[in-house]
Amino acid sequence: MFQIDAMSRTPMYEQIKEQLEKFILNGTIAPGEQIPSVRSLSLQLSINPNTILKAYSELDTQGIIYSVPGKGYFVCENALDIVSAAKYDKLDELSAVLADMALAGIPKEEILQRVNKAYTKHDR
Amino acid sequence: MFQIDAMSRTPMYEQIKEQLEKFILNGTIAPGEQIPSVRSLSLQLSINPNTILKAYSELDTQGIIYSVPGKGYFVCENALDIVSAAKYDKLDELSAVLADMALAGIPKEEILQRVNKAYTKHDR
DNA sequence: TAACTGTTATATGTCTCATATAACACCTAT
DNA sequence: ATAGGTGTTATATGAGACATATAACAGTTA
Repeated sequence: MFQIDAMSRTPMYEQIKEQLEKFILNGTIAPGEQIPSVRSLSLQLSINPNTILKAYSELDTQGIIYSVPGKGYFVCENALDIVSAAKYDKLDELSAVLADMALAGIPKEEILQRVNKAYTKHDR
Repeated sequence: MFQIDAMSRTPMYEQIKEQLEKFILNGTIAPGEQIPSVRSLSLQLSINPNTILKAYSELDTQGIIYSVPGKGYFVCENALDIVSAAKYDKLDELSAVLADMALAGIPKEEILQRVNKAYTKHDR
């Protein structure tokens, strides 16, 4: 399920967060469902438990998952809304990137093609 | 001219690289022109010379600027092409971001608006 | 010669990321 | 009640990136 690249420039705990958020968005994990325990995911990925815990703790703080001591971690009911809202917050970053690309002379058509491609993958 | 945010998560030397590339793209600095010396920029920004040198060295390796010992650093003649090409390489990243936003339910119209905005700022 | 320029080198400090390890408390099924 | 899973907290350690401090050497130019 999870796949971590230890050589990546983005920290492992960030990769875990991103992947879990993606699983929530695409329905791989539903609200209320339990996610892999700190120790089991630690073993599965050959990663230190503290690294998993760091990812889970931050997701907990964001209100995306919650912990039940002795039982495990579960996806919050409103997790989808929170993750979506976080993506909205990145729109300004997107605008900055687009401005850069426009300045670099990348054709608008090239961008529009990519937008269309991204938005046709779910219309079915 | 240059403005560095020491508190930013992106390293100072990266910020310098990005800003210089932007200055080249928008014509603030033309090919063949001399850029601030390592020491002068170091003083101006209150940053260690080695940090400036790291940024310049990497831009040198990329073929965007070149050094003349005893004289200074200058912008390469084909700098514009190289910087543009680098932006093209980031198109796949853009596609990934767009896919994320589509998955998060951000309306396509919202994206298209931003694309249009980015591409109308230079059509005059 | 003086005052710039790039170049190279070493040492130091700080922070983030990740690991190693341990201990404690809670829950649940046997 | 015990065993084995769970979360929780804590400390120590190591590696690497980033930035600083400092120095010395060489080339260019007025």
